[in-house]
Formats: sequence, C-alpha cells, structure tokens
Amino acid sequence: MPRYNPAVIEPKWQKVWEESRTFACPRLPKGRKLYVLDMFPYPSGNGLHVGHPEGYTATDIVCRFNRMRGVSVMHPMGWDAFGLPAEQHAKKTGTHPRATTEKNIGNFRRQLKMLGFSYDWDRELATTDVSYFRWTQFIFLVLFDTWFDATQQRGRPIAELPIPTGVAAEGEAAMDRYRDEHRLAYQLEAPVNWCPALGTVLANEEVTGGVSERGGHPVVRLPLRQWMLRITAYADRLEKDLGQLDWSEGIKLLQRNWIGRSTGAEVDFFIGQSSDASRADAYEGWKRDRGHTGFPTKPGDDVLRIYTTRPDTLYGATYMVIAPEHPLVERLTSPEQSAKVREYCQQAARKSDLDRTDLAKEKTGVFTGSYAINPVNGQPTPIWVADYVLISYGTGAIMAVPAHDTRDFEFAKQFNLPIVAVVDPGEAAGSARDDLLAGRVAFIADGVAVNSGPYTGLPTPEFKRKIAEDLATQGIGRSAVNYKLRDWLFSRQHFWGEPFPILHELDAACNRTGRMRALDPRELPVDLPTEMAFDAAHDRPEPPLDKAPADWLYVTRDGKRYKRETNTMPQWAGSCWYYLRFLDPKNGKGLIDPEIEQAWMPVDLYVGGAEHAVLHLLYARFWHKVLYDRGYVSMPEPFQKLVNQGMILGENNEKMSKSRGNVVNPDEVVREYGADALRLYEMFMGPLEAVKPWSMDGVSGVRGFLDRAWRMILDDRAEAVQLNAAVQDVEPSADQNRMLHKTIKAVTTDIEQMSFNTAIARMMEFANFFLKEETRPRSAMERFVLLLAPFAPHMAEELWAALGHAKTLTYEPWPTFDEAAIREDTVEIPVQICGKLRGRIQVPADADKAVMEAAARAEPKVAELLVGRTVVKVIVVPGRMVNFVVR
RNA sequence: GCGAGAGUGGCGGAAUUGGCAGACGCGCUGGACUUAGGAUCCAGUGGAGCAAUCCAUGCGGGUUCAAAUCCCGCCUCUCGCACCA
Repeated sequence: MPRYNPAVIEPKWQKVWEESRTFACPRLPKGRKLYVLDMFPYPSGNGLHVGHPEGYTATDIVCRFNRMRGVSVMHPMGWDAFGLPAEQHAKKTGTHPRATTEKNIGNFRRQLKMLGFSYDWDRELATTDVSYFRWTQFIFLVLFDTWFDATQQRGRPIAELPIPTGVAAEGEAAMDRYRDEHRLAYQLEAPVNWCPALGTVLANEEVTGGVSERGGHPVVRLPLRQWMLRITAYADRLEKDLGQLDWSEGIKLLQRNWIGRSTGAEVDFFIGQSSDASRADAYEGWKRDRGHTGFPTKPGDDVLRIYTTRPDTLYGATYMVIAPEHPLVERLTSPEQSAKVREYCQQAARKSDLDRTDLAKEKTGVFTGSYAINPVNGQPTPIWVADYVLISYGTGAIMAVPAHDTRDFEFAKQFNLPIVAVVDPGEAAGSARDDLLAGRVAFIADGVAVNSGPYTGLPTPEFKRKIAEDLATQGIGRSAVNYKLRDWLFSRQHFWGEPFPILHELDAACNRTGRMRALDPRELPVDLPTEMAFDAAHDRPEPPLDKAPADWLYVTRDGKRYKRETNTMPQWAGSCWYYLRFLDPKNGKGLIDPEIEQAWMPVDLYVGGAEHAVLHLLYARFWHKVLYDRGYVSMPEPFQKLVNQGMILGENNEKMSKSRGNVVNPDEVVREYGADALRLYEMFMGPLEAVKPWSMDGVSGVRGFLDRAWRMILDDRAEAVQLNAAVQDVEPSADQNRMLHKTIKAVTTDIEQMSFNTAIARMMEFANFFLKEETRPRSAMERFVLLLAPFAPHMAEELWAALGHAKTLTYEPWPTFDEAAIREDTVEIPVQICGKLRGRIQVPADADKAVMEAAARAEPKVAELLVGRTVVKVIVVPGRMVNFVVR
C-alpha cells in the first residue's frame, strides 16, 4: 500500500459514511442513550475558524467512543443563521439575506463534512428555515400566553390569571390591559440607540462615547416600543436549579453573579405633602397609621421607598439619593434648586448606560432642596439626585450610608456630607477602625452596631434580622429580594430575524388602537416578505419591515384591519430551543413529540465557547422552564453537563484576527496535513478547557505520529494494500500485552474524563513501542486501530479495512483491558535517605514492607550511606518507595 | 475595585491527587542513509559541575519522613463583572 495519503482516504470514507448513513440516529434510543450537543455555529462568510473544530472534535470523540460501547448516540448539527451581516450585505448589494445565508451554510457544511464529524446530517436545521422558526414563533405565543404565578413560582396560562374586581369592573379593555401587563412577553417603551447616519438601531456595545463604533456617527437615545420577556420572574429558579447541574463552578458562579440575587429590605422614608409647618405632626400621624395599615405593596406619594441590603445601617443614613429618572424628582425639587436639578437630569438622560458607569470618574449629583424623614430616628435627611443610583434597580432610590458603603463614601467626600459610623469593626481591625471613626474610610463588612438606638451592641447579622421584623411590625419596611438580572429586551429593528406572530389593530384612519391580537398557532408560520427593497434609507428608528409590501403588512381578521408587528426577534431566539428540535426536526404537528422528548432529553453533554456562558445559556434555560411549566417538555433543565472549550490563540499568542494576520484556515491545514491530523492536533494541544496557542509545528508533529502508526501496520513501500511484514498472527508477548492493556486502560479512562491530550500521548507511546518490535501481533494492532478510531476516524477505517474487515468499525465493540495483564512482575522502587533519592531497587511487585526494606538496605549505594548512621525511622510504601530517616 | 482561574524546561504540556518532577509532542544537538533534506531512522536533551554531587515547579514562610500538590503571606498573568445600594 502506498504512503499515508489523507487527501485520498478522507473523502473516500466520508462518502462511505454518508452513503450508508452510518451515523443516522434512531427516533428513540435503543438501550442507554447519550445526547451530545455542540453549540451550533453562526455560518459567517469567513468560513470555519480553527476554534470550531476544537469543541466539535471533542464531542465527536465522545460520540464515536460511546457508539463503540453500544450507547445510542444523538449527535446533530445545524446553523444559527439569522444575523446582521447578511442584512448589511443585502443593503450593499441587494442580495436577499436568505441567499447569502444559504451560500454561507453551504460552505460551513462542506468544511464540517471535510473534518469527518459523525453527525446525523438528516437532522440538520437552520434557525432561518421557515419550518423551524414556525415553532420559534409558536414558543413566542406560549410566552405571550403565560403569566408568572409568584406564589406557585411557575408560569400559567393567561386565562388563569386572577383579575382583581376593581379591574374587572372597568370593563373588557381594562381586563385586556391587565392581562397584557402580566404576560411573560410584554411591550415597553425603552430607549434605543438610534444612529441616523447609519439608519439603524445599535446595540449598547456598538456605541462608545455617544458615537457609533462603525463610522463614528452621532447616536441618540430614543424611546421606542419594544418587546420584553419577563425572565426576571424566573430569576429565583434559574439560580436555584444551577445546583443540580454538572457544570463547572466557574460558569455557575458567572450565572449567579449575572442573576445577582441580593436580600435586604425596602424601607419607606416619609416625605409628606410639602407644607413644612405641619411636617413633624404629619410624620407622627403617618407612622401611627402605618402601624395599623401595615406596609403597602405600592408606595404612596407621601413616601420615598428605598431598597437596602444593610437595614442595620439605617442610623448611619446621612442623605438619600434618587436616580435622575425617578418619578418623584420633580415633586421633591424645591423652587431654588429647580434649574440645577432640571439641567442635571437632562444631562444624565443624554448619557448612555456605558457613559454613566464609566469607572474612575468622579461622582456627580445635585441637592433637590427637600428632606425625607428617617423612620427609625425621625431625622430629616437631605435628598439628592445622582446618576450613581440606577432607576432600573431596586426602587431607584437609596439611603446613603457613607460610613459603610464605598460609593456613598465617595459621594459624601465629594459634596462634604456628614459621615456617621454605626458599625464597629472591633478591636482587631486596628488602624482601620480608627480610620473609620475618623471618617477616612468606609467599612463595609459586618461588625457590631454603635450609635444605633436600641439596637446598639447587636452584631450585624442579628441586627438585620431584628430590624426587618421591627420594620414590618411598624409597617414601614419589609424584607425584599432584588436581582441584577433585567427583563430581556426581545425585539430588534432588523429585517433578518423571526417575525413576531402578533397583529396590531388599526382604526379607520389606519392608526394603531393599542389593542393587539396574537395569531392562532394554526396561522403560523409568518414568513418574511420575499419582495423587499433593502436599500431604503431610514429616517426614523422604525424596523425595516415597516417598508414591507402592503399585502404582507396589512391583514384582516374578523372584519378588523390589522398591521403586523414589524420588529423581529433577536438572534438569541433561534438558539433557545434548537436542541429540542434536533430530536424531532421534521415534526409538522408540534415543536417536538413528547415521547421523543422524554426519551432523549436532557442534553447529556453540551460543549461550546465560554462567550455563551451567560446569555445564551440563561435564555435557553429560561425558555425551557417556561416550556416545562406549560407542559411541552418533561424536565426543568435542558443541559445536564456543560464544558467550555478554551480559545485557540494565534502562533504569536494573540487572539486570532484578520487584522493581526494570525488566522489559521482549517481548509489549508486539511490540505497540507489532513483532517485526522487537524483533529488530533487540536486535541493534543492541551486540556480542552485551556486557552492555548496554535503551532503548525505541532500539527506536523501529530501528522508524524499518524505516519508512524500507518507504517506500524502497513507496508508503505508496497504497491497494493499489504500489511507490514511485522504484523503477524501470533500471540503477544507479556511485554507487548502489558503495553496493549495499559494503553487500552489509559485511553479509555482519559476519554471518559475528556482528557484527550493524554489519551493521544498514550497512543503515541504504544506506537513508539511497537515500531521497535520485530513482530507485531495482529490482534494488538487491531485493538490499537479501534482506540485510534474516535480521534482519527478516517485512518482508522482505512487500517481496519486493510486488516481484513469489510464493515465500518463505527459499531465495533470498544476494546477491554485486563488488569492482570498490566501488572508487572518486578517493579523499580526509589530508595530515599531523608527524602533524597539515593538509589533504586528491583523488587517483586507484591513485595511486603520487610522485603522492600531489606532490599533497600542491601542496595550498595544506600548501604554505604547508612554506615555509621542511626536509622530513626523507615517509611515503606509498598509498590512505591522506601525512605530512611537517619540521624 | 470585586469575582474566578492560572503560574512547571527554549515552547505546548504530563505527574496515579502528598511518594522517582518534566510523560507525550515541538524545538535543539550529534550521528546514519542520501546528489539533496523541511523525508526517514538512531542517540542525546531542565540548569551548574570533569565528577561525586548540588540546584530546580512565580516569590517568601510553614506542616510532613516526603510538597508542583496541603496551610499562611505576597507577586504576576488571563478571563468575567463593573456604581446593582
């Protein structure tokens, strides 16, 4: 047989696999099942990146390994194909995004097939397929039809939403409005970054310093009607259920931080109704009333409600801060301060979120001129407006305790506000304590209360518990939980995304009445219009679909005229549930057959980049929980085990990018070294999860191994297929057998632990050993080929065939090992004196302590060094080492 | 600033979890075969030393018969979050 030539054998085996549908997966698993999922790629115009095959090879190895162990393996692939680039391309060239997308998918598919991954290609799907997004739209309808029952902590049909009698009394329209306010999918006026010059709405990351990243055009923030998804309702469950998942603690923590659960209290500070004269009386009256009425769900306009995680520092509150967008700003501003406050708020409105959270910047704010009364001590406390308080978190207002909060401390220093310490760090804190008491630093940890009225002397945790109770009894506060997580802004002003299955009612003058109507699931899919002009310049931040042909845009139902929703869904939508559709990709009756879902879910192994550690995984988990609550899926979590592959850097240790000129093209690597070499190298580079630099020399190194493995079994100088003369039908020697079984064991356990780099090292050792052997037992060679198969499947198939097998090795049983064959008769043991290596001895593997010690004492070098010394202690670890402790 | 992870030869990385540091690969050195070598094969390769030996897992302490591994204190790098009260 000629030399190893991947350019010939790789396409050959890919064709065999494709034609015999080798990796086709049954509708339902037979026996043990394993669902192995890759994060499906966005098919960009640049083609595959070497980062893609990293995770894909890892999962492919796991799949091929498990097939050989008789497991029913589900391993699908598809395309996350919506996205802005195709739309931008359309604007430039007029090419429909679908055409661009299909072309790019074609290229990605070719590249993935070239690498020999064992996907069941019959299950291929793209998020842009009408038959797919029909069900994405269906799930949106489920979200739209669901409200979150906080008491039961689960999503329920909107029809089951209890309507308060007061609302019901107002009539049908009020009830509709009430329902709309409670749906998991709801509408909101939210500011967007509108760039007039580019004629598009930009994401926050695309705007820096008030201008667009691309082109540097001015960006304005405009309120626009948006769709939101109430993910915050599921915050608690999204956090709690992380516990049952087999994910790295790092990723779980990332999600926990993102959800950002905090516990504390809401407290009402009395602000009264204006006239200063009767204020003290009014306050007393208010407090008395609250004692009877309790803490109201919604704050009245006589109070400023704040949220704090440190109710134990109430006595240290020296001022209050409200966000510039707070509804009470105007009311709380005194005439003298009015001009200043108005200007400050306008300035804040112009700043983007990013500008406002700019680090290292000085704190800004203005005094409103009014005071709120601290309910624990009756102290009038000045109210400031400052943009370091966010309207979107908590109640948009805080009590500031500069002695025990760094941000408040900075602000107080800036504006010379009083600082009152109410938590004593204790004697142990030393100088830090003095600094705190002198107002030089803020102390944010727990301690013991001081200057806190009846609470003085209580340790922080106890104080928190106690005051929460007391506030509740007095009706001036209550325990509260807050999350950093925000509701999900779910609409985009783009063409190339899933249309919403929503109609807006129009009046006779073609204006929206504000009422909307969800399409019936039977009316799905809503396809995108095929005839669209993409060059239309935009002068308003309206979605491109506003310019869709009228026959698409306007519809009539039950005699009423409607306009379709023209926002589209974000790219995240399609990737939120693709793992379900893979299981039943052609189902025209439902998003998935429950029998199939129950049989295959959850995903047993999910591999992808860490860049999706938060958003994608959180969004998908959220959708899954809603589907679970509404009975479409049978378990609450979709991804049981998650592994994040590390990024592959360029040869220069920098991130790969066109501008750095260090991009490695998989096509070229395959052309020069073969797909098996690429696969093997990506696995050999280091641990899957580690960040590691590319090395072409490394690729050529593993290619060298493949060449040697080839020559170990085949005669590469013969014209026809011919085994190497050393390969013979003989029994392996004890040494050969030991190497064989050691290798089987190591490769098996390494694959199970996804430690692919060491598995490859063990196979290299095997080849290095057997290349030196004059005779290579055929049985050993065959089992080696099976071990190699998950890593380098093309070569393995070729060698397997050359060894006389007619069928693919895909379903050959995985080799087993025998511990007895691995065991050595004698082992070499290090002998130490005082922990230093002084000699080595050969002893029987099962030698007991006495035998080992005797052998060690007999070792000439050791014996010499022990002369004239007192052996204080001898440590003997059977099968490991001997150590003499001498004086 | 907060959080997480990581520091081992010239390089990528191993090390049964406290038991011979440096598996495997790259690179390098020497040799063989060659018109040729960026092919293949053989030998060597952490540092210092002629050697015995000594020194070596970011730095400094500690525990232990024994530490890359455990504990304490630092330093550096990477990633994530970034005024969330």
